[in-house]
Amino acid sequence: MLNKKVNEPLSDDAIVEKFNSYLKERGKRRTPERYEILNHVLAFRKQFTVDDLKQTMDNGHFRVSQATLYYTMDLLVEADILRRLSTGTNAVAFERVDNVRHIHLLCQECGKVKLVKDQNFMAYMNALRFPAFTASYYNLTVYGICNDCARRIKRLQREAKKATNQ
Amino acid sequence: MLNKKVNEPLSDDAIVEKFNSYLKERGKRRTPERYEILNHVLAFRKQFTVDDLKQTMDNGHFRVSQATLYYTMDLLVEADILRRLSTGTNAVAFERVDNVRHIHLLCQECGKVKLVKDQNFMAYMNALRFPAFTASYYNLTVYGICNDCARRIKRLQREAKKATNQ
DNA sequence: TTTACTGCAAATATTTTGCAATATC
DNA sequence: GATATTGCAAAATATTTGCAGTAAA
Repeated sequence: MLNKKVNEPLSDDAIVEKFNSYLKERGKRRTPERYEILNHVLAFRKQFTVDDLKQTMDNGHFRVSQATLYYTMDLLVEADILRRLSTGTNAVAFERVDNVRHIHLLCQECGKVKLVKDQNFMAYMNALRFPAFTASYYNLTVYGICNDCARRIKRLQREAKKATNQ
Repeated sequence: MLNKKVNEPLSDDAIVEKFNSYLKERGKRRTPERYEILNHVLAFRKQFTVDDLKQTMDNGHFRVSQATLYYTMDLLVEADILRRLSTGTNAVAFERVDNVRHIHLLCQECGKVKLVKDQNFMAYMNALRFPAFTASYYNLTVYGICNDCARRIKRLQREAKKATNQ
């Protein structure tokens, strides 16, 4: 059964509180690094890589070691705040778990991801059950091409044809 | 608009032919390595990594260099035969483009992926349209836990509790 | 014969790990 | 004070690249 909470995205504050509880319950320490990382993570609207995160933290003048970043990502995944995924590049990407409420439109040309909502789809997924499997989240990624890239490619093709004819 | 062909998975032979045409059209060479790689690729029912592929090829006693493997994966993706994706680990995974006809059930404990069919979902997706975006494929991954793992975890918890009480 | 392709080895990129110093509880 | 956590640097893993030899067209 899909967890009800998935369908009600938490506020940033609630997520911080969730992390708080997670750390307490497991006897893990609540260090400034962890909360600073979480703050920066929550500022991302879309998926991001560890490298993206590192850069925004450096810009914010809060230096954290690579090792800590990676370790904290594990915690955030385990705490059910982030989910690991990928855009098909080398680096693993992360996104907030509650992004599942959106359909991901991934342009295969420019790599950009657009998030769109579809209430019918959400309702459909919430009702869906599977044999011998308990679902908690889902991710629907649609691969294709965005209009900007489609236009650009058409233009390039026209120009290439022109050049050949001359 | 979702490409009609997506809904009619090609036979292995047809895919080889598709690769053939792709290579010819682009003036690329039809080398034994490329066809041998494609044959091994088609033997995978589910997603696989370059490393998986390398191992099965080594087992099949057909040695291909790493560089060639990676390069050929690019070709197969470009030829619209494979799609890049990820199970959330470091290595990029690939799967046949026509696997989109299935819902992916990914167990977050053991990492295994089960493919299930859902005709309603397929019909729904085929009708779906997006603003400023032309879709060609989609991937629905459901994250959760398979019954085997769920049972194993419950058992471990019971045993842990017992041990504490004693 | 031309040049795309392959394999090798080295270079990059990404992530993980061992360990000493530090900070939380 | 005990020990989980951090940062550093090195190791491990994954992927890309330069180049010389080979083979497809």
